[in-house]
Amino acid sequence: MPGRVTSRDVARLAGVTQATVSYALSGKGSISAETRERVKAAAEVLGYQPNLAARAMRTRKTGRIAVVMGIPIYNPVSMLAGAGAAAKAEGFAMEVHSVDGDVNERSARIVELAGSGQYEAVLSFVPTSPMVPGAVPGDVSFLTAASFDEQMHAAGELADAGPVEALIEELVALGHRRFLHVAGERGFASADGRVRVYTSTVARLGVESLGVVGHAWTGDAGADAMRALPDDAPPLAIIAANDLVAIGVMRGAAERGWSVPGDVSVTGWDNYDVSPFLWPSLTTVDNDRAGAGSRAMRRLIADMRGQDWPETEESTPGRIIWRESTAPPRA
Amino acid sequence: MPGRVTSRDVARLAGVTQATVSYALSGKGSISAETRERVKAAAEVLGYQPNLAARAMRTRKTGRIAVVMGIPIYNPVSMLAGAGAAAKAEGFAMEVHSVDGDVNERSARIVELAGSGQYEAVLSFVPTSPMVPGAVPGDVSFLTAASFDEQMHAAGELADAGPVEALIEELVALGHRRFLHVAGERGFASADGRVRVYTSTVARLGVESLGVVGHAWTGDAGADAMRALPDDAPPLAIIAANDLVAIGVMRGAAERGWSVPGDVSVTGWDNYDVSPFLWPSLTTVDNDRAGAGSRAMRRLIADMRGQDWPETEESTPGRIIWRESTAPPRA
DNA sequence: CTGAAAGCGCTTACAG
DNA sequence: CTGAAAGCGCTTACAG
Repeated sequence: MPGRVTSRDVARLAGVTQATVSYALSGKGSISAETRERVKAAAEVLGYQPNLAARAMRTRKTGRIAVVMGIPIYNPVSMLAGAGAAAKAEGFAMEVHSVDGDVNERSARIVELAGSGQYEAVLSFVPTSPMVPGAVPGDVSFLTAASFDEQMHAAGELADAGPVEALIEELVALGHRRFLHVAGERGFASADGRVRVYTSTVARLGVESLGVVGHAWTGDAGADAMRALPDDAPPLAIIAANDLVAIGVMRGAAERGWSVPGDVSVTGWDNYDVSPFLWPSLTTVDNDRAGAGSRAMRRLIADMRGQDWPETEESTPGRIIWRESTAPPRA
Repeated sequence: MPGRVTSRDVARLAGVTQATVSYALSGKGSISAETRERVKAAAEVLGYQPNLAARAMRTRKTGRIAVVMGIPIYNPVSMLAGAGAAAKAEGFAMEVHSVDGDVNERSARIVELAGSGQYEAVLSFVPTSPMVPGAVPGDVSFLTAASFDEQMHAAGELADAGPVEALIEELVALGHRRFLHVAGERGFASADGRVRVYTSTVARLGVESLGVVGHAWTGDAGADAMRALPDDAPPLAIIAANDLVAIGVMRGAAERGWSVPGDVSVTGWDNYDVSPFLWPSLTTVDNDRAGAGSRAMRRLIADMRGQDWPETEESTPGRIIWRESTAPPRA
């Protein structure tokens, strides 16, 4: 266990004092070029790495941001990648924590993180209790990205109701008159939002709805929804809560002997990597998760610096990707 | 920005010294019950939270472990969940970092992390250069989990060759005599390992192989492999590098008018959440990723404590899940 | 241009 | 049973 090399060791080797090492390496003080070179060489020789914890204690700036996310059901990486890139661009290191439990447990954990003295800011990708901002230490910035719900399903910004409305309108234009919504789990902002928009849109357009079923983010929910349908349900257009549910729907339809999209049109959400390769390929909604993550991070950093939020670049709502699973109903 | 409350503030309110606060709260010294209660009450009133960075500096124990992972192609969460649970059970907080780049860039980043003074140990889920252990500070434990390759594909422990051999043997038992392997990207331990075992197994069993193609972890690789096949290729059994590739294979087969599993049997790897719901559902290899993550973490912690590795519980190799995509070749 | 000193918030021997 | 003191490794006024 070789003792870790400190700025004192560098100072000794360079024949200067610890303060000079600090100034020379940071480029802050007024240090002669000759001394600076000598210090740098000594640091190089010893393989000196400043202790960030010590620096953090003295400067009270850790240069670190904690990111909190829920237990993800599917790949949330693109959003983290966006946030991480934004943080890095601004000189912050981002660390990811996972939190579980209900909103109160999660909120308590976030307050604990914020108070640990290890972070300058906390960005939450899960919904938090309204008392969190007040409970977070005053010198720690805090922001909840409203774009994601408890399991990293797109919500808020990303769950923009638009796509559901647009999906139904386009399917109606294709000739569909009968719909079914296989929803995600109740209580999730994304699921609830889509249910709301589905309900209002079918009512507004005056088309038939066989109801809202499922209420689970599973393939079984989709398959079961098909099994429960009457034989004369088709022609039918089904809005599934996400691609996994939609794939369950397609399987359930196949079991019933219904063809997709001949008898049943199906749409998903989230554009899984497998979705373009399904047979038929799956119409879905693609969200700019990386963009949302990046935006959230940049807003947080602006807060930290007391700046205004950056120009609100358009938060592109879900973009619909039309594929083979949707078509005009068979005559 | 309310000043953060420190142990000194608690001491003042409780009418004791800072040292007594530390002893009272940690339960370490010999403190009278009455004083302890008074200190605890004061801490409670002030909402005192110890500064972990300061504690870390003094004790030289951060209680934190950095986990490094590659940019994942598919959901790696189950493995992190296993590692995180094991860390938590031993009283460590785990933080996740993502690293990118080639083996040298990754290794440099890991050495940097290990030297940051913020972690007691580093667990890498990506392959690292052999010089990393020597470059890591002596008081930081380091372990590479050999179970995962650069993009979190199961490798090493998880990539156990067994399943490929078992898949082929069982397919031969079903009557298959002609095989094709759509491999993952060259240079990935998991991909290369499966190619090796595929090649040797078809040779050993004396069955025909149409070759090893693809060499990419994409759906297109699977679909393209089908498009390139001669019309008389079926009956054929296809070992795909993972479920995404297999789904591409199934689509490619459908485009050719070949039925699965009637004309073509298909196997994947990783048991995607959608795979049981495909039509036909996909035969695949399911790895105990959470278990592998947990094992790696417990080994690392044993290293940190100078203990022997825990009983090597069986590292269950991939478990084959037979589903509808595999069947005897059509007569 | 460089050195001596203080202090970030904690824990831990050491006195008493 | 509790207090006074040192020190983890760094940075930053302040002298000189």
